[in-house]
Amino acid sequence: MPAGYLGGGACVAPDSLADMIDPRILRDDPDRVRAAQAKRGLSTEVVDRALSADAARRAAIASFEAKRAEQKQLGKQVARAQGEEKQELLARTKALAAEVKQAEAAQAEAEAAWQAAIMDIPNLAADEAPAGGEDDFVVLERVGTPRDFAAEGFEPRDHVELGRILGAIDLDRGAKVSGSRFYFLTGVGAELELALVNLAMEQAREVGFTPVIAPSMVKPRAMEGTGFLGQAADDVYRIEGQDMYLVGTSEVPMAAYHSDEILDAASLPRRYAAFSPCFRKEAGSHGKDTKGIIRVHWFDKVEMFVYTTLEESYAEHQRLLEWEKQFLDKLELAYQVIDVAAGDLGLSAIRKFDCEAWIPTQGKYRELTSTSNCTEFQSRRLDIRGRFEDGTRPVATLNGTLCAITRTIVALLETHQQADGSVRVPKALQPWLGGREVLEPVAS
RNA sequence: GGAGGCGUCGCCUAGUCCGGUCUAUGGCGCCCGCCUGCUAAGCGGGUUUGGGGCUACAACCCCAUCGAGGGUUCAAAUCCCUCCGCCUCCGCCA
Repeated sequence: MPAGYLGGGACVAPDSLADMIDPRILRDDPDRVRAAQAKRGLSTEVVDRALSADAARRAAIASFEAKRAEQKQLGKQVARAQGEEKQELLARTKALAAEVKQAEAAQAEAEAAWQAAIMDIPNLAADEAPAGGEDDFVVLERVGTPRDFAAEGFEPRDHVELGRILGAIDLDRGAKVSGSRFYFLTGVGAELELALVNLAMEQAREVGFTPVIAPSMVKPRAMEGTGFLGQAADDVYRIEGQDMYLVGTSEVPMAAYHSDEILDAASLPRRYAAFSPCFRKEAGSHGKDTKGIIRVHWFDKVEMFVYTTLEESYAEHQRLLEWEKQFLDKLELAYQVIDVAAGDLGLSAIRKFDCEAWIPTQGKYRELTSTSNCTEFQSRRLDIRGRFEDGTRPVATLNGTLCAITRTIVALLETHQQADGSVRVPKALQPWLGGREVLEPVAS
């Protein structure tokens, strides 16, 4: 068992995942997988099915290979033979060819069955992940103190109102032009996005990330490989008649970035900070967060994406969390860090931490960033390996939000607003806003 | 969008017309060893990836892999079809 997170706790995981676990774990230690399945209340039947499929697969492979070797030998004799002898050999090898074809088909079928069986098995959630579903997260820490507007003697405005006063967010025209859950960022709103992107990129670059502008349209392979065409497919925009998708996060293009590649061990960890627009249908969230820009169909985001070793992934996960916190600290926001429960881990993560910022007018913490350790799940699917001294094997992938623009703007405006509707600019952001210390209301 | 060209085991490359001796050529790089005051050169060997067998997860043996997938054939890097990617020229545009 590889080294993992420190701490303890039972775990429960989602019941259907698109990626796949290490086949060797299944073969060498099926009881571990059975235990994991049972722990999360899932049937261990899939484990047995995968095991027998593996046996069938190997038998089929052996059978095919034997036939193929025989055919090869005969083929060589045919090439050398002449006249009558050749005719005789041809007759024999002709019959054999049919058998080879049959064995090959059987092998392909067994292989496919095995693939299907093993993909029914979810990634093994970290033991440390809290048990339960969406509401069973554990608060790891709280940073900063939510502002007490009552004590300050004024009623906080929500970000919609502030955005209007500052001329920063135009929701009416967003709806007119593109529909609900769309917006225009205008004036200081637009500047704020650019400032946040710059601040995020600067921070990332300082600690060695490679800045990336990633494509937000991808082919099915990238979508499948990251598990977004599985149960999350409802939330994904597909381009009509093009067999392409709009990504919901640059995790998708960044995971696919090194697909089918073998990375030199010395080049790990590879850290990328990718900027891209993100598109989400938000199907199934009707009526939720209908006001403002908390939940929108499109937003821009700077995402951290890391390729590293499985052994390093646990520490790297903590580092990603630290960088996320560091960014929120720069913005002087009050937030809490939660350890997401196993049942809410989503696709390929074995553990996930969210940073939730305090939203004054909602009186609660809302998710601003999220970081996941996907171990080797995605890289096995996308065929991303590392070349190590003892051979090649899949690398681990991790992702973490550095700055999701819209929600960050919401937290920023609401947290730093002043009684007159102006908004104080955190010191770290000032250089990127022409040195402005306060965003002033504009006359409309 | 139109017309051509190309895709070979890290990089470059031979082979493709006329299917079998291709168990894929050669060079570069890299690794190991030899030689050697040191270095360089030289010499010998190794160097795709995935899977299976056997096992000490060594050595070894086998199968697949010449952009991907089909087809023809006893036999495909080689012939046919489809797709993907790249390059050049033209058109159009940011």
